Amino acid sequence: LVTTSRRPPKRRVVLADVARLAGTSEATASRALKDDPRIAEATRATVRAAATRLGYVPNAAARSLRAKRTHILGLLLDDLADPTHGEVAAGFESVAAEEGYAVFIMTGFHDANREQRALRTFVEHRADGICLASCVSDPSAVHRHLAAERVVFVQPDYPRLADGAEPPARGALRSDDPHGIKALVAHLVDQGYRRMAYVGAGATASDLLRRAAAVEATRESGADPLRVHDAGRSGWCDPSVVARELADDRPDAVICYDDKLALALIDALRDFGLSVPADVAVAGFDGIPLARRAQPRLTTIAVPSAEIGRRAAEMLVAAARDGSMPASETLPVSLVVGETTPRRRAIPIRRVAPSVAGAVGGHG
Amino acid sequence: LVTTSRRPPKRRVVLADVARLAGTSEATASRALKDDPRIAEATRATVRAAATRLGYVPNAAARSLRAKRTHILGLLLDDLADPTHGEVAAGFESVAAEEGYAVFIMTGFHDANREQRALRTFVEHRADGICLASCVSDPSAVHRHLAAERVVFVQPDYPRLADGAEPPARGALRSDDPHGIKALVAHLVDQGYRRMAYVGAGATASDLLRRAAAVEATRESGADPLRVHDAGRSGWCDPSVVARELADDRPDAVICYDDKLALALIDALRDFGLSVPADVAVAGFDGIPLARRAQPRLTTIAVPSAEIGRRAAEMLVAAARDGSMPASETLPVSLVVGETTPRRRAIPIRRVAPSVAGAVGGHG
DNA sequence: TTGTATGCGTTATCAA
DNA sequence: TTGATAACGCATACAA
Repeated sequence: LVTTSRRPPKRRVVLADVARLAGTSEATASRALKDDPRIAEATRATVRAAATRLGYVPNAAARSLRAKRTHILGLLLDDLADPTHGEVAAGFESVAAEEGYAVFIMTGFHDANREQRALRTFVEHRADGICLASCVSDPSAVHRHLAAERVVFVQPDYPRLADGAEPPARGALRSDDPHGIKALVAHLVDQGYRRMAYVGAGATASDLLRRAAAVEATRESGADPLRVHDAGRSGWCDPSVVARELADDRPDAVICYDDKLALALIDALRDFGLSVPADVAVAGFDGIPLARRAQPRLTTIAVPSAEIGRRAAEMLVAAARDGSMPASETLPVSLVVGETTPRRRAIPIRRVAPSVAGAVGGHG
Repeated sequence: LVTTSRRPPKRRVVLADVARLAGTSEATASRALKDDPRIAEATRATVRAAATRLGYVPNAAARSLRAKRTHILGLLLDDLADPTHGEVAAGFESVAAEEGYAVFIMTGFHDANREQRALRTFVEHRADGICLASCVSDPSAVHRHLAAERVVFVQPDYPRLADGAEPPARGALRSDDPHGIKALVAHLVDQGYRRMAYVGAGATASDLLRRAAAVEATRESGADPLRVHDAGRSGWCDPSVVARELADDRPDAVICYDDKLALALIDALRDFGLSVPADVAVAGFDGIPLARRAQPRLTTIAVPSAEIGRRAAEMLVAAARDGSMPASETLPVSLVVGETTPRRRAIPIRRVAPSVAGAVGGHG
């Protein structure tokens, strides 16, 4: 006698089933499950037991529809495979999860159309809050579809920003890149470097801002005028063109837009017979984990990416709670001195102990 | 005369508004917007115009509730800040977006409780499909709450797997790690190494599988018995303890559980006066971008993480469409020869040109 | 402390 | 080709 244990078409358990088993009304069951204080302890226990027994899992769609709160946050970022963005995402998700929010993550790849589609998705799902990281869409355009209390811009990268436009007074979150660049230039000058170059990555807003800061800092420091190069947009690109330019008109120190570019550049420079730091110093920006694992260790500006992600989520949760978006913030960055920017003319040492400078910058 | 442009309490535009403006019923409007073939071209145009004019964005919750399809996928992974997981996530999200699915991403950190909470969230939102990457929960446990047609296990890491349990016949996606390890050992032997060590990372299932493969491969190759060490779980940990062990009983080649560990270990070995590859060869696993940027370039086994993420999403989409989960797959990995495993006793060369070996392994 | 009734915004079923 | 109407599963205002 074999019973074919074919699963019955197992209709999903709904609240009504729980209520029936518990011998209460749906309303009571609903309240009991969310710890409404005006439900008797005994009733609550009965309902909970019934729910557990039936394996009841509430339907978020139905709840959202009725409650007009989704407990969903949307996160738009450039590229999940990028270390910096990964950290932002990790921090964001972590806080969101603690606060009981689920997170939709979508990628924009610096493409306005993709960003539009992502926003549309977030809006369709009526996300309670949305974080736009490194997005190229203008805040004013975004706010045409989204209330300001629901959006946080993280490291916004829309073109107007490069032209001096101010980021929004509330709901913007940035790292203090100019301060970081200044600290870096000061460090380089201090180490004896005079002929510096900046290598950008595609002339995005953040690139232009860092570049401008570098131009200003070198000028103020009395060093030679900054030479400016550009390696193009792509992340782990091959900056051999720039490497050649640098080999031809050799600076003694190179400031790169970010760590990825710096590491790739160090690699490319070898092909032109230039060794770092013996022949030329190099510094990056971001402070990705690889930077301090690289050989030689990369001097860089550490950006608190995970903290930025966390803070963004906190702001959205607060805004959802209070109905008003917290004021914009600028987080401090810190200079991390590695082995790629040793004291000029020093005898090449096999290994310089790395050290971390104190935090610089920040408006707090 | 100043008009206070205070925004009206702007009630959300709903389908009824569109229908009214278009002069049709809600049903017609709904159909027109989703290109139902039996709607007249003229009507469709009118409705679309009305929708655009009003800035109508459908409510996903309402749609899901009624249609019993959410177009949501859930992705559970260990850590968004980890390069490998980031790539999986990127691939997954990319396919999902193309197919019109939004993705919930949650992190588990190898913690069964966190995984449970994530699953619960996915189920509450009635995700059409769920991808569990590197999860430690047993498939049988997962399937108590989730139909098998909705779940894909990626690089599952539940304890039973280490004890020889087979992964599920459908809905499992793995890389062919044993094959990769074998290719690596063959390469090492070929380069003249005999005394090899394996450094694990916390004795997870995947760690144990790689270790077992290494033990077997060394034995079959006639090399000395494999020495086994363990550096513990954490990602970018400081493996100084293992470095000391290795310095005391020096092997000539070290196979690391993954690239992160390998890079950290190379770093730590320097503190014990061991230089890579002059004093000892080191190989990693995963093929993270940093591996080929590292100095010296790391020999590793490249795992197609992004492809795995893509495939996982494809399987879930297919399963949602067809109602049945595709068969499990094992993706091939490939040996990437870097500079950390040069031919033994060769004169130390400043730079060995890197090369990529053809793909090895794979059951397809 | 609990129950009743209604509606959230959409799609599917049935008629017309 | 279109329209009326009934769910979908839950939470809340109101009543008891």
